[in-house]
Amino acid sequence: MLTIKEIAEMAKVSRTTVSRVLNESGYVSEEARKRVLEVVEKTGYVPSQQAQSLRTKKTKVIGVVIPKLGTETAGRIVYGINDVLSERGYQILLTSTNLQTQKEIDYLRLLKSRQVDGIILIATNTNEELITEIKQLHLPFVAIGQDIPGVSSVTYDDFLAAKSITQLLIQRGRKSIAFIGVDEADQAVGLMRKQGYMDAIEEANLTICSEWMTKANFDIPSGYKAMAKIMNQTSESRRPDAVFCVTERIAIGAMQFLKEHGYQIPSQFSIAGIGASDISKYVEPALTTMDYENEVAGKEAAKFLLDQLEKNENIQKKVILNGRLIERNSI
Amino acid sequence: MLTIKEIAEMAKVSRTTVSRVLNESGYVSEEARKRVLEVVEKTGYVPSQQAQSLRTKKTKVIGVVIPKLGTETAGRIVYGINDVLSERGYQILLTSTNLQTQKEIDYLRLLKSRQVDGIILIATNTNEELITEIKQLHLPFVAIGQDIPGVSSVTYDDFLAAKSITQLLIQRGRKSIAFIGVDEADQAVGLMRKQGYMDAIEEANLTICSEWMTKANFDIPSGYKAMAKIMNQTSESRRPDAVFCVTERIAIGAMQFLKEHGYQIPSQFSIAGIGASDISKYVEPALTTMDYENEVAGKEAAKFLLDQLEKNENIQKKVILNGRLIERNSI
DNA sequence: TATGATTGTGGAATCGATTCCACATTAAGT
DNA sequence: ACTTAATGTGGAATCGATTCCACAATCATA
Repeated sequence: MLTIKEIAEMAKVSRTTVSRVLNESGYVSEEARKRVLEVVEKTGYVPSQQAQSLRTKKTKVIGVVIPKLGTETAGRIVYGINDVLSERGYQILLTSTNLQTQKEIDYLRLLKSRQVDGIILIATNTNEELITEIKQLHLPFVAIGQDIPGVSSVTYDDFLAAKSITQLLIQRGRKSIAFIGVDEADQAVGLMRKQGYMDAIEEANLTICSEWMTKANFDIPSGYKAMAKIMNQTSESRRPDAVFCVTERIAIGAMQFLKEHGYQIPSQFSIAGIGASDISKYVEPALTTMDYENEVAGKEAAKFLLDQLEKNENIQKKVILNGRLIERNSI
Repeated sequence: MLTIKEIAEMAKVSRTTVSRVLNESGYVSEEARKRVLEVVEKTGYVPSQQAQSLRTKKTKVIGVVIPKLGTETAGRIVYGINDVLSERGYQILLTSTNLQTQKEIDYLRLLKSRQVDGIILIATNTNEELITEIKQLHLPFVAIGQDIPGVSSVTYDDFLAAKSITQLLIQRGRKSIAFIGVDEADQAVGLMRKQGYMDAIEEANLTICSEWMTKANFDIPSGYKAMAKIMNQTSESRRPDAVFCVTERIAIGAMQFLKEHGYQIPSQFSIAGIGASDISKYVEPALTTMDYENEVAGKEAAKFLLDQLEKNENIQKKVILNGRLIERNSI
């Protein structure tokens, strides 16, 4: 590997001058600049990031913590982040907690010790410990998906999304709308979406049967099970005629159950979810859902982070993204 | 940020001794060791990775180049890689070429300049330039998905997968089997899968109509278009009664077209693909396909890389993973 | 008791960049 | 012509670790 010293010797200047040319700082004569650039060109010299970082305290690396690799949502967010970051010469150091909440904190520390310039966390909760940890990192920080007090964040309007989609169901004449949610430690998905649902129901003066409300995790089979529970627990006369699921995958699981048990969708039963990866478009019937533009969220988060980084202000920004309603055949 | 110097002062030893304790190298008295550990514990000191790397030339970071972020396949591979790597204290530096072949080389260089300890490339081609570039990186390297001469790789048996699934179609009584492939610059997906298909057809003494063979890219709409082309170009009497698509998403696009145009699947027309993310299970009818265990591929690749790294041998290993046939309702 | 091996510690060089400061040269202003 | 200012250049310190080498102390062996 070539070093700046060797380049300096070859161009017959000092290391200082080479550095000046490369960083466009200080005065350098046209003469010297040309010689240096020539040598750099010819040798393909690239400065060692190690050494640079050690000196400048900047690594041009952003740590990203995601809950689970291998899902389309995560992929899209990271895609958006990468899109903005790579253009400005930043790299992504990726970690995945695999849905283990407690690992979030570990990884934040790890990333700090790796001297990342900033961190983007795709958050799944708003625990006190987590917030404390974030505070004492003293690093530019952006959260996606959850509104964390005191830090910049990009969130979705989960309340509104849930409310709108529930209202759509009501508008289509459904009166008994079941609900499949997730754990409420997840503020955004668990709590806000539930509240949106409730709000729509109440405004329309509909009633909710407690048996109609269940919980699932984030995967398809758990949606299936939750739907089964709802239908099996209620006597025939009191069964719902629609279900709102807080995520797309839960909805697909629920749909699977309904189809297998002879319910006609949408003539007899309506189903709607939130989230729009490809899968929701190609199930039969295609799922009515709310599209969160994950790429956009990723991009916004990256921009916020760069703002903090480069303007060096301790600015806190919050963006709330709205979903796009996608009406398809499941209602 | 604390430095080793400060720790040394606090523990009343030299920096050398602190380093020895932390790296378990050289002689250190029980006395001194204890003092150092105490201070480290109390202060929460973590050595600067920057400085360490500069000195030791090891970063504990592995560069990963993937063709496209945001797909389930990519996600799963990265998941597998991360699983193995994180356990051994390695981190992933992620880059995505967004399907621009020429960017692959750029990123390989970039990663090298970042001093990564090794690189895993999810390859989409076997260009001469790419191979040359890989050679002159002089870095531990593993390719996934394409067999690249001279480097370790984890590949799938694309020929066999394509052949088996085509044979299955034949076995079910289909005689006119169309084919939707991709560009043959992609050895694995473009070429090998095509050959597998051809081989099965020939062995069964079936004929192929040239209008039945088309190309798509990797997305769903292109599958739709390719299928449309096949059906529109052939007169009614010579239309195929089945199609083999080289990827799952192409198959889903093709299926979409067929459904929209009134073909009954599977009674009238069969369809099969390769690749098994969730989506293929929930389309209607569920897609018969070949499952490539992407997580396993990622894990194997990571293991190979660590072998090269830690045993420091210039070993070249090749693994060919077999697919798992998943029979569902589309044939 | 002298000699050599083992154990323990620190000084100082090193990795490859950036940057402060001192100094030299040239141009401009009066 | 003579101070100022602007322009160019390099020496050397610095970032925070690791590691070679020299040296000291202790212990075992002949």
